[in-house]
Formats: sequence, structure tokens, C-alpha cells
Amino acid sequence: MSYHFNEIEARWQKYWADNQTFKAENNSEKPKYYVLDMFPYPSGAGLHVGHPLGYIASDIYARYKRHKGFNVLHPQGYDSFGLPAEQYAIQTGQHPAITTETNIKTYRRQLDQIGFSFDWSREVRTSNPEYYKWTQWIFIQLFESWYNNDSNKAEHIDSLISKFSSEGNSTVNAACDDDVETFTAHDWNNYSSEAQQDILLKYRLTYLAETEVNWCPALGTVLANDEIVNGVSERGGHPVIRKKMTQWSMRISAYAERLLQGLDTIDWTDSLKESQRNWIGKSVGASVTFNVKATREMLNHVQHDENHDAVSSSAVETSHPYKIEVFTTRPDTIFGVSFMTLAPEHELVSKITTEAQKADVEAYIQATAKRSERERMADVKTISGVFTGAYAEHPFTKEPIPIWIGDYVLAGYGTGAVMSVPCGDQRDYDFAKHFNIPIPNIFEGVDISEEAFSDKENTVIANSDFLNGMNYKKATKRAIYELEQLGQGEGKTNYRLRDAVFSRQRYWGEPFPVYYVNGKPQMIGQQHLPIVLPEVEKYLPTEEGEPPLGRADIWAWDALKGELAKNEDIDNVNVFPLELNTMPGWAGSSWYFFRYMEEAANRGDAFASEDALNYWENVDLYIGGSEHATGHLLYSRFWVKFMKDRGFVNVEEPFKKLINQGMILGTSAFVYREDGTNKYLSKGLISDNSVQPIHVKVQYVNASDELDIEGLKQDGEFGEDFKDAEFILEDGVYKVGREVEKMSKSKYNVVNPDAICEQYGADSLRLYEMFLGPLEQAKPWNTAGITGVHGFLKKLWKLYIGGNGLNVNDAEPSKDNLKTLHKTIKKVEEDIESFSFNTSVSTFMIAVNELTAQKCTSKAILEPLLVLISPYAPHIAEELWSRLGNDTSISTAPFPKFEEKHLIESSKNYPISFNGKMRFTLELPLDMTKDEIEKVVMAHEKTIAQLEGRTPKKVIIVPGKIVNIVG
RNA sequence: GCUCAAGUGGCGGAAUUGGUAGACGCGCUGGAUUCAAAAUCCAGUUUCUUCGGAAGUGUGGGUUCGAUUCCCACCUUGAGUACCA
Repeated sequence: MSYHFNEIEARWQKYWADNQTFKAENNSEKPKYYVLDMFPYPSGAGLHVGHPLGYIASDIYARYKRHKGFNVLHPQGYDSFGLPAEQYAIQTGQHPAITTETNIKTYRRQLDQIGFSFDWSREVRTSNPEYYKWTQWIFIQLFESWYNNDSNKAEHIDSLISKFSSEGNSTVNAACDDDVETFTAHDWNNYSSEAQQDILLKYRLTYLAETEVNWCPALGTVLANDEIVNGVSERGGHPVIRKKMTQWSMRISAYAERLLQGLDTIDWTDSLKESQRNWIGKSVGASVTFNVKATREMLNHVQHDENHDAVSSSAVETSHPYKIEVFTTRPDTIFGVSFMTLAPEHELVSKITTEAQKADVEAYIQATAKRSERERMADVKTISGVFTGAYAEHPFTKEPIPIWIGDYVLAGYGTGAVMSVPCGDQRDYDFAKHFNIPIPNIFEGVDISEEAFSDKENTVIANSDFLNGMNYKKATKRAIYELEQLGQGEGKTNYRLRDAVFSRQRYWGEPFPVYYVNGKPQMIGQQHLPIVLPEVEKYLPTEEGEPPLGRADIWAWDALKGELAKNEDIDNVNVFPLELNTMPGWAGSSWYFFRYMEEAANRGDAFASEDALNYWENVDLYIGGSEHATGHLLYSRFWVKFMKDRGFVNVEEPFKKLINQGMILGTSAFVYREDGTNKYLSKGLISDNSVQPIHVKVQYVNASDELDIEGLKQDGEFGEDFKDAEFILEDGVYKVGREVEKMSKSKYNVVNPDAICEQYGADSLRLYEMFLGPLEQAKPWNTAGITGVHGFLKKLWKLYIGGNGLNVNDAEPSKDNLKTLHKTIKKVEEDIESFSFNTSVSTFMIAVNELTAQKCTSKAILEPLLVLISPYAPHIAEELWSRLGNDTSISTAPFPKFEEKHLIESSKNYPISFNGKMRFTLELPLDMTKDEIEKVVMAHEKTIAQLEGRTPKKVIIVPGKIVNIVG
């Protein structure tokens, strides 16, 4: 009886489904363990062998934990809102819900055939109204919340309103917009309801704000930075402009410090934590206000704005019509300021530029606007800028400081303005050198003739009035104190993390539960959720440039009846327009891990029951790609912290441990066409000839890189191209060239897991994906190698099943049998715990090779061996387990216990080294003392030969390890 | 530019606190079996070699009795990114 994997795998997959073998219990005596994969977006192309890598790893771990006695939650679902389905809908008119459903079916079939131990009773789909009802609900909670910096948590907006009506806002310490004005309780109580709404919006955790976006008028949509190439859209090459749009934003910046501190409490890789730290970008320093020295034009301007009379000449000398606020990490260098630089987009630029400089400044602004943010960033070498003609006043010396604009200052960071200290900052230094601006030296004993001095540690300040002689720390403290005395600055911590834009001008996403009364956003009552996506006849923006939801006919809100209404019934009295934007992809993925905690059938009227939330807490192990390092993984942490603050969940972090699996790369194959001919040269023949490499489908190439020419010629897609081609062979075969590239359809190197499962089986696929290399590393796929692990499974089968049936009996295990088993238990357990799955596979191979050589038939050895292998190759393990007479699934069989006593040795094959190089080995008893070892080794003929008569200087003996002879 | 990760046979990779470099597998070579093929099994496979050995883990230094492993400098590749004041 040989190993019929197709039959075995189908049987056990059915058994698991029929018996709900992997259903997790919400009430259990066992300790819980929650293993989660980043859920997939169900694309039309289906899975390729790169996708399941992480799922296989997490499945092995989940199955291992079940063997170890845990109640394991291992769910799966779909991130089913997204752009590709919408794009497909635009092209074909097919409703995204339909294509999404079809794609999910394909995904499910592909996932099932790999034998994952998912609990499908808890499946989640973000595009399902029963799911996004709760995404909308969370959005409403965010709207109804503000962040109290005193209690350091989010609170219900009511607590803010009551503060306002009793004390005004001067005592409120909140995360809010920069432009809130101070008001008293009396003011507040006399404001109109609309004015109050406007103010509250500046405090809410989700709020409407004008945001600058990349708008492509031709496509009628907003584009991400990476969808823009050389200033035009990647698709279609249409022009893109920067445009202000009113959009929903999430006040994630309120959580910057907690997101940063929380990193110390979770078990993620250092590199991942580092990228989140960089993204949050905390810097400690001071904000400093510089007064702009007035010119007559400026004052005229201001006066004109305020309808005042003409300006007297004394006003020109004393008044400061404008202020520039900067953020600096080096307030200690304030006396080194020799100019200021504003971002070209800074709002003051147009107001302070003098008549003489106007033309230059405008030309410069236009030139920078053409360059994308990416280009400005990439180009570090070119120094450019223009003088505005205006001067600021130094807060202490009152000296005039020229104000420049330069594109090395970014509008989006800090205040969009810097105080330039050329002696202490290399970019300022380069800028000053380039434009011949003075570089005053404020450092004691430092030469700045070649470059700036930015070393904080060894700073001694000079030429700086009250800061002279101080070090960085002291001077910083003093400078901030003096600035505060002047009312021109204060200590400040700045975060790079910006609030996240939450609106998308798309169809296939969650609708906002929002309608507008006189342009002010109102939340729809929670009892009316979900607000279901409306039907539209086309998935494109409207002619007026409104998002696709602008095409819906029934997309208004009847506030009286609490239901959707026709657009034509909008009267702005009872029936109001609804929000036309939808939510971004990360909305649904920011909380889905909580939804899995409840079986779909029991979800009832909550996103998950309190009991379920309390039992499962958070994800113990999360596996997914590193491309989500700063998106999904930061937003989820933000939402979870928010939900904790408001008491909806009781954990501070969603994912305790996180592992990034590496990408599986494709191994592309090339044939070489001789230029201008229809001749293809085998790889070894191309030396001098001028050839053109052409991708061919990898399925026509065997393990020895030989091309199946007939197969290629009969290919449905490309056969025609090669029909009349002449293939020039070497040694009777055509050898292709190979190159490792990203696995992609366009490179014809995609390998489909379906084909692998059919030819070799799911167990082979699972083992091979793990065998390729370390989980976290990128590695090339080469189907040829799978014969190795497939051969191993056949050997494993043969160890149990012979020609006449079962080979296993109750024979007493030999010493060698026990030694093999126990060293395998030890190694495999260590490997799984450290996620080193590739090395366990070799360990299994070694074990099976040894037991086969030992002719082992003992059940006492072969039965526990199956449990070790079952997380990796569950189907064959179940089959052999049942053939050994077990009538329950192997999946909860206890993991074998390692016993040290079977590995104890009496002798050791010592490596004998000379000057650190091993020259021969010598078998010696382990209980031999150092002296005895030395005696035996020194007397050995090979030692004498090695020494060639020299006397060794030293003999190092580490009992049980090595002998090293020096000299 | 900056940050992080990684460089070991023809290929994927192993070597867990510094202690026998190349486990395991692919591929390749030779052999057995077969009419033949597939499958299977056996032996070999880092390089050089005067067949005694010698060299060898990106490069150059260093620490050590001993370094793939630790330290310094550099080179290359990959990922991320933000000229961050």
C-alpha cells in the first residue's frame, strides 16, 4: 500500500469539517491562546504559493498549542472592501459585492485544500453590513469623544461640554486643533448651537478638516503618493494637482505618546518597533515665536484688511504685524540664528514678501509646486531658495534676521518654518554657504570653517550672552526660561505623527453614518445602524466631481422617521443629505480581531460579548507581512487604546507578539532570442551573440533548467509565438536562464498552490514552504525542490505501512530508537517555540532516516513521532494515527514529553585542533579527566605527526567539548 | 541621505551561551534494479592538492588558545523612509 495523498487529504479535510474539530470554546478549563493571521484581501487572481506562507506557520503554531493543552482560537476572514473590486466594477459594471463573493469562494476552496485548522464558525467579512455596522458604531463613538490630556485618556464629549459650560475652555487640557480660541463659561452658554458644534468639532477624536490632497481632475479622484509618477497619475498619465478638500480625520496624534510608550510592552521585532518609533517621530525642544519686522507695504496690507487709515512712519518701526512660530530641538543655539527659512507653501510668504522680491518668490513657489513631495525628498544635493525681502527680529538681540523660503523646509512638519542655525545644522550650513549668508560661530573652541557642528554631547556655548559657557542641557533649559519670560516661546514636544485622513472618494467601502444639517455633520442614531451602501448605476465619480455615492438616488436621511430617503425629498428640515465619502481600507481592519471572539451565530447585539472579550483578551500571536508596519499596525493600536479608554474592551494593545513573514519570490525563466531572428539559443550558447531575454512560463521548465519545448509550443496563450521558432540546443536540451524576481503574473513566475496540492499534496506543500528557509526571510520559490519533502513523506509512510499492511507492533524500543525520538522531541519543541520551522523539517528527515536504518517498528516510538509531525503534515499524521488504532483526531493528543535520560552518552568524539584548526577526531570516555585526556592525545601518532617535533606552548582542554593544541 | 535587515558550495539553507563550517534537501556524477522509462535503492559531491595535506563563511583589520558567531572600518544587496528643524 503506497501513500495516496489525494485520497487521504480529502478524507481528513472532510472529517475536520464534519466534526468541527477546530472549533474554539468560549468556556473552557484550558488556558486560552489566540493565533491570528492578517486576513487577506480576496483578489480575483486567487492565491499563489507566496500567500499561504504565514498561514502555514501560524497553523503549525496553533496545532502545536492544541497538543500542548491550550484552547486555541485560530480564525480567518476577509478584508473584503477595497480598490481592485471597485476598479473591476468600473470596467465591467459588475457589482463589487458579486465579484467579492466569487473571489471569496475561490479563496475558501484554496485555503481548505491546504488543511488549515481554522475555526470558520467565526468568519469575518469587512464588507458585510452586519460587520460594518460596528465599524460605523466605532466611528460614532470616536465622534462622541475627546482626549483629555489631564486624565490621559479619551472621554465622552459630555464631560467636555459640562466643563465648557461651567469653566469655559481655559482650564481644559485637550488634544485639539491649533486654532481654538479661549472662551469663558459665559461665552459658551451664549454661543449659538451651531457655534458650539463648530467648537466641539475641533476637539472630537474624529473631525472634519481641510486637508491638502493629490487631486486628479481627469480621474475625478484623490491619489496616494505612490500612484503618482513624475507629477502625473500612474494610470493614464493625467495631471495631478494639490487641492484642499474637507475630509474626515482621525485624531491619532492625541495618542502619539501612548503609542510610543506601548511599544515597550509588546513582543515585536526591534526593527518593527523602530519603524513605528520613527513614524511617531518624537522630538523634544521648544517652540519660539519670531516677530516679523514691519515694512510700510506690510502695514498697508494689514491696515487695508482691517479698514484702518494710512500708516504713520513710527508704526513702521515699532509694530509687528506678523509672527513666525518655529519648532526647534536646539533652543540652546538661538544666538546662532542668522536667517529663517519658511516652506514655500507657508501662509505668511505672500504677506511678507516685499515688492522687489515678489517676482522671484512667485517663480520659486511655482517651480516647487511642480515637484512632487517625493522628488523634493529624493533630491538632497540641489540647494535652492529665495529671499523674501522681509526680516524677523531676534527675540533677545533684536537684530534683524533675513527671512528666506526654501524647499528643504516642509510645510507638513512642525510649523513649516525653521530658525536656521548654520553653525549647528548641516542643512542650514549648506544653505548659508550657497547664498553667502553669515555663519556666526557660537561654539567654544570648535572649527566650523568646513562643516556644521551638531554634536550635542560636547557643546560649550559661546557668543551667546546669558548662555555663554553652558553645555547643551543647561543652555536649553535657560533659553526656554528666558523665552518664556519674554512670552516668545516655551518648551515643547513635537511629534511627526499626523492625524490620519479617514475619507475616501470611493464606492466600495463603509458608508459614514453621517448626515448634514446646514453643513454641520450629525451622527445617525446607533439604533439605525447599519447604514447600508446604496446601489449606484456606475462606480465612477459624478460629473460634478462628487464621489460615486453622489450617484445614488436614495441617499438622504429622514431624521424624523430615522430612515433613508430619496434625494429628491431633501428639504433640509426633516430630510438631509448624507455623507458621500466612504471609509478607508484600514477602518474595518482596525478592530476585526475582536469580532472573531464570538461565533457568528452568537454575535447578537454587540460587536462581541463582554464575556468573550474578557476571556480572549487580545491576540497572543499575530503573523503577517511587514508592509503593514506603520499603517494597519499603528491604526489598530490607536483604535484599541481608544476602545479601552471608553470601556468597550479591556486591553491596551491588540497584538502581544508579532512576526513578519518574508516574501516568497519567484524564480523567473528566460529563453534567449537572437536579435532579428526567430532563433532561440540555449543559455550556454549565448556568449558572443546579441540576444534578447524573454520570460517564459515557469511550468515548462524542469528541475535541471531544461525547457519543455513541445509544451511551450502548445501553450494556449503563447504557443503561437513560438510555433515556428527554432530552438538551438546544447547537449541535446534547451537550458533556460533563471533569475529571482518578485512573484507576479507579468513575470510568468507565479506558482499556484492548487497544482502543487494536486501533484504532491497539501502536506508536501506545507512542509516545503517551511523548509525553504527562515520564516522572516525573503526567499525564492523553486518547485523542483519539493521532491525532497515529498520523498520524505513517502519514507515516513513506508516506516509505518509495508506491502502487507501495518509495520508497527508492540516491540520494546531499542536504546537507539529512544535516542532518536527524544532528540527529535527536544529539537522540534525548541524550534517551534522559536519559530524556526525550517530546521524542524530537517529534524524530521533525520529522524525518519535514522528510524528506517534502525528498522524500528515499535509503537512506543512511532506513535509519539506522529504527534510531533502532525502540526506540519496533519493529513498523513491523522491517517497513520488512525491506522495505529486511534479513533479520535490526533489534533488534541498530548505533545510527547522529552526525557533527558535517553540522550546521556558515555563517550565523546573529541575534535583535536591545532592552533584552532580541527585536524582529527578521537573517541574518548566522557568521564575522563583533563590530565588523562591530555596524556592520550599527546601520545597519539597523529598528534606527533602534526607537531613535527615542536613542543606545544599550551594545551587547552574543555571536557566534553574540544581539545586545542597551541604551538 | 537616514534607519533596519542580510552577505556561507552550482542552488535553498544549517551551525541556539565563541568550540568538529557546509546538517537537511535540491541539482549534479557514478552504480544497482528495469527490455526501457518512471519510481526506488547505494556511493560520491566547498576549493586547491605533489594525495601527505592545505586554504576556506562579502573585504580589510582587531580581541581570543579558538571567530560564520564579538569589536572597528569598508563594500554589496534587500526593505522601509522623513532634507524632521
